[in-house]
Amino acid sequence: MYQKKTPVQLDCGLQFFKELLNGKWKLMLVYYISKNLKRPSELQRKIPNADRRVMDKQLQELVLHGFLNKKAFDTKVPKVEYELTELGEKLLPLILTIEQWGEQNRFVLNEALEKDPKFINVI
Amino acid sequence: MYQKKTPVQLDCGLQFFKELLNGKWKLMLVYYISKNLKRPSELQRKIPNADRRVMDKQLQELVLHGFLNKKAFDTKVPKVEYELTELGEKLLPLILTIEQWGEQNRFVLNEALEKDPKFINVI
DNA sequence: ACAATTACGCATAAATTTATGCGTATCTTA
DNA sequence: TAAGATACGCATAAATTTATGCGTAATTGT
Repeated sequence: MYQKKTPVQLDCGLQFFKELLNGKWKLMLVYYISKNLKRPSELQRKIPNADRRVMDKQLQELVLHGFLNKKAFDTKVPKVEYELTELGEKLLPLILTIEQWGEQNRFVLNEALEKDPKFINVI
Repeated sequence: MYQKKTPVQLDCGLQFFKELLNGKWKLMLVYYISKNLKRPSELQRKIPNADRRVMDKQLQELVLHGFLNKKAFDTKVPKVEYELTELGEKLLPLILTIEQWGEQNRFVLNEALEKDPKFINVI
């Protein structure tokens, strides 16, 4: 398994967020789970661009870090559901704030991206 | 210069945040600049763990993306100051929310990190 | 029977971000 | 006049995160 090599700094609250929620789909996963899309397959359909294996690893980390609970039902056809923990719930205000910020400034932010040559051909 | 290869998805507001503010020190930089630490050397002293060249690139990107303005004074000893743009100001509520979340949950978040074998030896 | 669905995971490659070695230049202070 | 501060930047290495190839298993629908 992969091991971090660079020391982590946690003097500032912002850094916890970075260390724990940096994953490409993590905030979106928590968001959709809070909207009652609990099963991996549902999340998969909702976020088709997220590769299953990547999404999976991020869900695992969210569980490990205590933002989600995973319930595995031992039914004939395997069934899994995720739900927010208390810590996960506390994340929602952040997610909503960020989401709203993004939507409210969509136009300007899009221009910002377009100014950046790094993004040509990928937007 | 580096060019992105993987297409960017922008259906959701969260993704703008990710694309534009993912840098290791970006939020912290905006935060401290809002606190009136405007000069590179001041920021450097405030965040000694951030390498100058890394911090520099992140400042450049924040300027390019329209979160900061850079004022270069043509004095004998070179002098530079950054200030928040309107777009940068709009970031502050997010940053404060995230920062507070981190501080208020510091204990639990720290435990979360310690549960993760990936972090042993680096916290 | 055969395709589709549900779920999980290892190993490795590719992409992306951070870190560092090495340099430039001007001016102030001891 | 040497050390220290101010600021900037290229090239390359290292670290970290994402993406993908290849597989396993059980059950349902056609």
